[in-house]
Amino acid sequence: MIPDTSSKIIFTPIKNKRTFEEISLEIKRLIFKGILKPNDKLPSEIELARQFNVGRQTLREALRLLELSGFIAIQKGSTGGPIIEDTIFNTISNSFLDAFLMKKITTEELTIARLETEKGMLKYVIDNAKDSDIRSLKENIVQAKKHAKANIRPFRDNIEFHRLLAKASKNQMFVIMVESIMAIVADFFSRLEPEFDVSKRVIEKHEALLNAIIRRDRDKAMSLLEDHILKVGKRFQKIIDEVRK
Amino acid sequence: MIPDTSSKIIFTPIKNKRTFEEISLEIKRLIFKGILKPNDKLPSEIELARQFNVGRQTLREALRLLELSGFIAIQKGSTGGPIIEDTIFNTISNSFLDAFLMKKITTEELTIARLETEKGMLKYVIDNAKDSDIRSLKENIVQAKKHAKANIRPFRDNIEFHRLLAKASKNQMFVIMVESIMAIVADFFSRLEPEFDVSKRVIEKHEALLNAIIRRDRDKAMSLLEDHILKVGKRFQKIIDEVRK
DNA sequence: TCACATTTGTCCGTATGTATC
DNA sequence: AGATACATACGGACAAATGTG
Repeated sequence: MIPDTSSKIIFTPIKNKRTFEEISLEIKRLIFKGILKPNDKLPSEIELARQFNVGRQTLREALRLLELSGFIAIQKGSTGGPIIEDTIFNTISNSFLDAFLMKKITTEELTIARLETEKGMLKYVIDNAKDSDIRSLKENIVQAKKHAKANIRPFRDNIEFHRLLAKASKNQMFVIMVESIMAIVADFFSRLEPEFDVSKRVIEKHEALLNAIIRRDRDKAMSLLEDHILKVGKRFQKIIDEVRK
Repeated sequence: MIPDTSSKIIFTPIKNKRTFEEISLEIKRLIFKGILKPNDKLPSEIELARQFNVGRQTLREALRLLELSGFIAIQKGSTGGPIIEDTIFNTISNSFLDAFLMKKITTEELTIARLETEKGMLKYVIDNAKDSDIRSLKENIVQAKKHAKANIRPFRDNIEFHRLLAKASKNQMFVIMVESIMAIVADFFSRLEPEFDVSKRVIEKHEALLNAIIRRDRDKAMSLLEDHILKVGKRFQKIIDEVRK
């Protein structure tokens, strides 16, 4: 009898995904369940292909997905092979940078989002920062000053300052949001010619902000942060405009 | 003469990356430069492999990277092949979901980040929303009510409401941030048994919020939004606790 | 409806590069 | 330095999907 395709019984497809996608998902599930943990070593490509009963190429494509998604790293050499690793946050910030490079995000949009994100985060920093966080932030400023004195542009230290702030909020969502925003900012400043650099002046702003945080002066910290981010944003915009001229 | 490795001339490595990574980057650059645009059709795998002078396996691994990063889509069949496509935002929200499933982000952290992000976004919504945005939001509420009456859980409409809000802020960073957060929320509610569902009550909250936005009543809108997100967050937490018991 | 061409998906065999012991 | 075990890469082959005449 011919199947009645008009009936309400709908057959679900036996196989939705490509083989390499299924393998990738299978390994991801083992990680989600906690059966596979960071630093666990996976069998070699050949052995994995044998166990999943697939060809080498198929298995390699599955590894590519897992690698790019931040679930595994691959080491070459005799004791090498795939290792469970957690670099998802890295993956996310790379994608944000891609989006910026594709001009899907403008500098104005970035500055506004940065402003609101860091402002929203700041009260949690003031409430939740441990002594160790404060120490890290102080140490960051010392380092930045040292670099500035040695005529090394301290923009990497200055970017790290905001990462440390996010960490002190004790909220991983803020960590990844700030990480993503700063990945774009870092990419921008790393391409910058030294004469455009203003990162020395930034250190003082960071120091003032940190002192307000230590005093738990929420209003002062908020206005310092807002002023600082908007200034950097304007500088950002100005440089882009000049380059485009 | 033996090369003086102690000299200051440092040879940069000829090849940093694996071949498939270089190919992926090369195609990405063409996209960044605007030479390749969405809907442009790329040559077939075999032709691309020929042009890059690599094997097909290597080229396929490059395509996997581009596909997962949201730069291309691949269609099978006679007129198929790789097509330039822009689904980067999709890629990012998938990674956030991965991070949540790996328990790198807790429900409390998600709720707090959601609260601060949407609050920070709200003033831009009030300032920048066009009539068309308001119409979309109104239409969303009509749809949600229709679904609720037909006994179809309107949680997808309710999630869409927040996406529409982000769109009305006219800031792509907010769009992707809210998209990422709501991807996690959507995943959560889609697994939920119907008896736990509260999405009918949510519609009223959305309606009140929308009215405050239309009236440009910033304070009222802000407090309605805060109240709504915190309630959903508590519900979220409660269900997770019950499941874990 | 059917046969055909094109393209992706998959497998296999082989060779080379590379890190470790 | 040599052996070993692994990833990287190439080329050929066939299966499966898909649009076209």
